[in-house]
Order: sequence, then C-alpha cells, then structure tokens
Amino acid sequence: MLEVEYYRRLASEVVGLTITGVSVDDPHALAGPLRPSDLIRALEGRSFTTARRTGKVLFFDSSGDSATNERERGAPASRGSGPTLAMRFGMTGSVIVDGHPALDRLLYAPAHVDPKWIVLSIEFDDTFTLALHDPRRMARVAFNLDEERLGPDAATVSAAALRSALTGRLPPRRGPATSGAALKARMLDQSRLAGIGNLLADEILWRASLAPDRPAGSLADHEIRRLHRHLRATVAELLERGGSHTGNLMGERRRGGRCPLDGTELLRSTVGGRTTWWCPGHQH
DNA sequence: CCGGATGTTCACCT
DNA sequence: GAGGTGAACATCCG
Repeated sequence: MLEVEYYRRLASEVVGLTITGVSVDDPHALAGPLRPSDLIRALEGRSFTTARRTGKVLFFDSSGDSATNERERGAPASRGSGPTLAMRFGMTGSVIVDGHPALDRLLYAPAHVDPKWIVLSIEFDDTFTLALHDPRRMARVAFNLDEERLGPDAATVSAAALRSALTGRLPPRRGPATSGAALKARMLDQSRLAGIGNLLADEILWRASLAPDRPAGSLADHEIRRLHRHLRATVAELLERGGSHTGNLMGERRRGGRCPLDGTELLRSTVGGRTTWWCPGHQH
C-alpha cells in the first residue's frame, strides 16, 4: 500500500492531460474479459480527473467523451464522466512516468526498469507516458471495479472502524459477528481493511506486541486501541522511510533472526496463508 | 538446484 | 457459513 501511494503521487502528474494513445503490450494485464481494444476505445480522447488510492488499488476516474464515442455518436464533448480505471500491482508491478520509477528500488523487483516488462502504457498530450511495469505479470487493470469490496483504508482508519474490521460481519452478510480467524488474517483481508500487506502486518503486530495468531475477537479494548495507534504510526513512518520493506523487523526475517526489542529468537510460522515472523518474547 | 518472495483469486477441503 | 490450504501466475535471488 505504501508503494501504491508513491505510484499515486507520481501518477497525479498526468491528471488533466488528454489521453492520446494507449498501448497494451501484454493483454495478460487486463482483468477478466477486458480486451486491448476495449481499453483503447474507452480511454483515448478522455483525460483522468483523479488519481486516488484505496488500499493497494490505484483508481483513475475519467471524464469527457472519448474521441471514438464522439465520432460514433456525434455527442457533444465532456458532459458525462467516463469509466474508472483500477490498477492492482500484484507483487512486482510499478508505475513509471516518463521513464522515472516512483521508487529507486523495490524488494523482489529487478533493480532496473526493462522495457520488456512494460505491460501497459498510456500516452498523454502526445508527450508524456505513464507505464505499468511488471516483471512477474501479476498486476491487473480493470474498469469500474467494485469498490464496495474494499474495507476502509488502513492509513486513515479510525479505532472504531478498525474494531469492526477485525470482528464485525462483512456486508451484505447477516448473522452474528464472527471473530474466530487469526488477527493477522483479518488484517490482511482487503475486504475488511484495505492496504495491509504481509510485511506491514508483521511489523505492526510486532510493534503492538500482539501475537499474529490471536483470534481476532479475543482482543481487549485496550489492545485494539494499541493496535490502532501502532498501525497508524507504522504506516506513516514507513511511508516516510520509503516503503513496506523498511520496517525494523525486516532485517531479521530469516532463520536465526532476533527481536530488535528484546533479543528473543524470532519464530517463523504461517498465519493467514502467509509467512509470518514474530517474537514470542513480547508478542502475546 | 531449490525454495521462497510486497498479492489475489479460485477450487476444494473440513 | 466460516475458515484453511494449495495452486496458479512468472521471475528473481540467496
């Protein structure tokens, strides 16, 4: 999510410019039934009105009729709004504007930008280019993604909203709240809380002194408030530092790694389907 | 050479 | 219904 926030800031440079070309270099990047021609027809001639982010998803709202639609329907320009483009980045997707990556280096991504890993590029005013770069091809773009399926953004979530994200029922489901799942699994569930990835989850839980496999519903009020405090602070601090790989625990995520706080040897386990490193000495 | 890695989705279990 | 597991995606790195 921190990385996506950097992409959003970079992408905001092209907001308001006219889309003069769309090139789909790898159709694999298009979600579901979307075809390259759909994307090109929907976007060319329009402009993005916003570059906004919820969790790990970058959204571009568009405005004005596309050139094709105007030609086809003879409609007057810009009175309706266009589709919203959504980008998800998988593990190695990133945004490049005019050849400049948002970050110098990303964990597990190749150190250098390689043109062969550009899966999509959008040209603005015949001059500027926003590209989606993705060596592992897990990034996807889609139109009009269901935003209801994303929980509140972790960077701004309130303590009360965090509590219901962890223990509440998920709309539109009915019935009693369930809270048997592991705390970390709930934190990673994007439909409950948007934006927390595996590294960030471990760092936050370590700072909040909470064991990742605690049932989410077992947290006392003061523990939820503590989690909330550390969650907000960690997101802000790692954003400042340069990404989710800049946490204090990062260097110890290996066999024999020790807790930077108390020196206890870290445990490696699987929680919520993801590799989890945590300190049995102070996380309870 | 092997295993595992910032993520999401889906099929298939219990 | 809830929750867990494993696969798939494709490439790089230790």
